[in-house]
Amino acid sequence: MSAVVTIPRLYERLMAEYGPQGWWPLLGHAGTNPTKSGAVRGYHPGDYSFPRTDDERFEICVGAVLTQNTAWPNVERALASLASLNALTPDRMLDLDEGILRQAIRPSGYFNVKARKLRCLAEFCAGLGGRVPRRDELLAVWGIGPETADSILLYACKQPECVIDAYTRRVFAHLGIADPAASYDDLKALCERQLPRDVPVYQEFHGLLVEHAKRVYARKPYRDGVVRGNGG
DNA sequence: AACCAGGACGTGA
DNA sequence: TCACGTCATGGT
Repeated sequence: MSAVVTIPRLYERLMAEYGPQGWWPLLGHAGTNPTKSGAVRGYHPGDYSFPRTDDERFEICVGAVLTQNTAWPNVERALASLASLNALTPDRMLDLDEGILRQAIRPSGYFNVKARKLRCLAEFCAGLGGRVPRRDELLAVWGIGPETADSILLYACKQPECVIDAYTRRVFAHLGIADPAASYDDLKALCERQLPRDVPVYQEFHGLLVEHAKRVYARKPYRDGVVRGNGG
């Protein structure tokens, strides 16, 4: 079914409005983007050369797990804590005492399950030997679902996989682009069919949707059924 | 002071 | 398949 706003037009509009978002944020790039909503830093707008090292790739994978149903500032604390323990490599993370790991990631919430997830992730990454994982391999890892897998593929591995999240659903629903009840895979296929198959485009699209949703749909006026602002 | 955040898993129908 | 409970800290 045709929507009033197509996905490519939405992309162009958001890009014109907000500019490059520079996802995925990395520790070590604090202060690069003071214009973003919220106090979070670590983004690198316009620079698509990241990640540059195995450590940065693994940091993104860890962040993708830690941010599950969790606000990013909390994830940053956990990542910084892991970094101070020098635990942001698969081997070093596996060497960590389980209790230490749990305490380190505590600020990100769900620390018991996430500690287990991180161990599974680290074990998987250690066994990859630098190879780019397939999506089905990632999905087979305990703790990695569709969104986390696609985040890892798109941002850590630079594979052309669209990421769908709660914000994506909200924006699509309110613009009449898609039924919010549609399955993850259907929405993903829709995006990948309509956008040019380009990694930076997929990366920006996701970042832009989150930024837009945070500004426009995040609270009450939206929840009460009134779309605030001109966003539409 | 509720409400919710860049989900995934286990379970029961 | 699909709805629902669970996991938990910190910001607003």
